[in-house]
Amino acid sequence: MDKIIAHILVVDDDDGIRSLVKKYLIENDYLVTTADSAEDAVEKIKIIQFDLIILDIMMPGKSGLEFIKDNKKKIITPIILLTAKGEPSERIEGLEIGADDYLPKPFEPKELILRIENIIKKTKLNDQKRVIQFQNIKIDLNKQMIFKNDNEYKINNTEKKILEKMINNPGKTFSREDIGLLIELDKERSIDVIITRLRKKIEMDPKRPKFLQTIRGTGYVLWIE
Amino acid sequence: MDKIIAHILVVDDDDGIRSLVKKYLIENDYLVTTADSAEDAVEKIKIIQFDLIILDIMMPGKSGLEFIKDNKKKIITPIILLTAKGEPSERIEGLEIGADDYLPKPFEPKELILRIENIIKKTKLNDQKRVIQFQNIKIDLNKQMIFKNDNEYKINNTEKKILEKMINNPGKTFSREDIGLLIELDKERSIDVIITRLRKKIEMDPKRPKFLQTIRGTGYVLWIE
DNA sequence: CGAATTATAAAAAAATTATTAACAAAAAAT
DNA sequence: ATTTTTTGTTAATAATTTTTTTATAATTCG
Repeated sequence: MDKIIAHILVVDDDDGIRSLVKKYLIENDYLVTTADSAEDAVEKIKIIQFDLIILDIMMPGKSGLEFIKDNKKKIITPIILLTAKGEPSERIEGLEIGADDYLPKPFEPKELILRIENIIKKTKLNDQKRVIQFQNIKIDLNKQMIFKNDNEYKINNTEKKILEKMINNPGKTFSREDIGLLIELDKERSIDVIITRLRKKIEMDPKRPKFLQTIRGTGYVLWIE
Repeated sequence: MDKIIAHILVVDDDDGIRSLVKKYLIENDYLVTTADSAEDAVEKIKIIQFDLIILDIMMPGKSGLEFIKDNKKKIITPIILLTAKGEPSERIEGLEIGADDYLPKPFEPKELILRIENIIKKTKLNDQKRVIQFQNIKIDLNKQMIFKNDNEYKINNTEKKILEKMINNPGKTFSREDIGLLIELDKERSIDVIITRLRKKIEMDPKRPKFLQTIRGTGYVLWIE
């Protein structure tokens, strides 16, 4: 399974800290881009969709707090603030304004990594399977595609939601009601049809489903290997 | 930040200028290859992927302008034109045709280096992609041009912003809202129209988009490889 | 077997996206 | 200052995709 490598933007005017943090992060298998000012960061986020921003609060020019204020409408990316020691008011303001966490300098590398992992987990980026393969079938939720032998099929949002849930809970049976809640749909017969269509895409022999099976009277289950 | 060692091709029929430029460049830590004619340059670019081409406009045989015309669909590399003094029409034509900058002869070595650095910064640096090529399509954000087979299209600022983002996040789906934030535009229907227009430029068959695809209910994604 | 449940196909309906053309506003050119 | 070109907006219509319905078949299990 493909691990998603989070892309992190490190914003700090201090060369030493910037490269140190970059080094830590790279050692921990993150993809890192740096910016040496808020202005620089603004340019970079225009172009790259980061998974996390680590932001120094005190910088010449625009401060970290100003950066957040100016961009919070546009940014969905979580932010970890680096604050100077003993500046509780700024920390609080940062969190109020939209930062997701803060870390007072100086900090232990391990602590930084911990907080990053924590946030990444929260944003659900990492703990979910997005690509799985069994036999000759590959389901790629990121691409919203299924590859079966030499065929490829698009999967729509409804199908994606169902597969997402089932892939991350293999062997668990979902009632039609469960599925209906998931995809915001309360017509039970419609779910039959959706399952039928899904089977055409993921089963070698859709009439004799091996993976997406029916549990009569209960619901459906994804059964992989 | 690490300095990138750029590989530069110098194309000039004049031995003196060629070796002089080469000397300057080597002193400034560039890697240099020379060609004494457009024909020679054509052979060299077949073999080596340069980071920059410095091209004399006036040469016996094929001229610099002809070289660009003949190769612009294929070449990703930025070009600096060397023009004879006081030939503004040729300069303008050069820029129109696809050069990235020009420098009138005679020039100060320092000025050449400055322009080189400027271009290198714009292109290679930043780990941002500015020029990409796939199949018969080339997108050049610096020149704001798209080359498709024998056609070429200008891209405006809006289109550029969208492509910039997507090129640097290939495979990532952007909602209309994302795109709207990016280009400061909140009319969702307008985005449809903009996408349609973009597809006319970058798709071989705009009615059946292969690259700029719709993820129904979610948004759009650029799919290249 | 027979009743209940599930499967399937095809058609209809609904929702979303695509396309075109016409227009207005802004920008660029003359 | 006027004209031309470009760009975003809107609206009307078409095309596509997805959901729902309907009708019928197939399956399961007491």
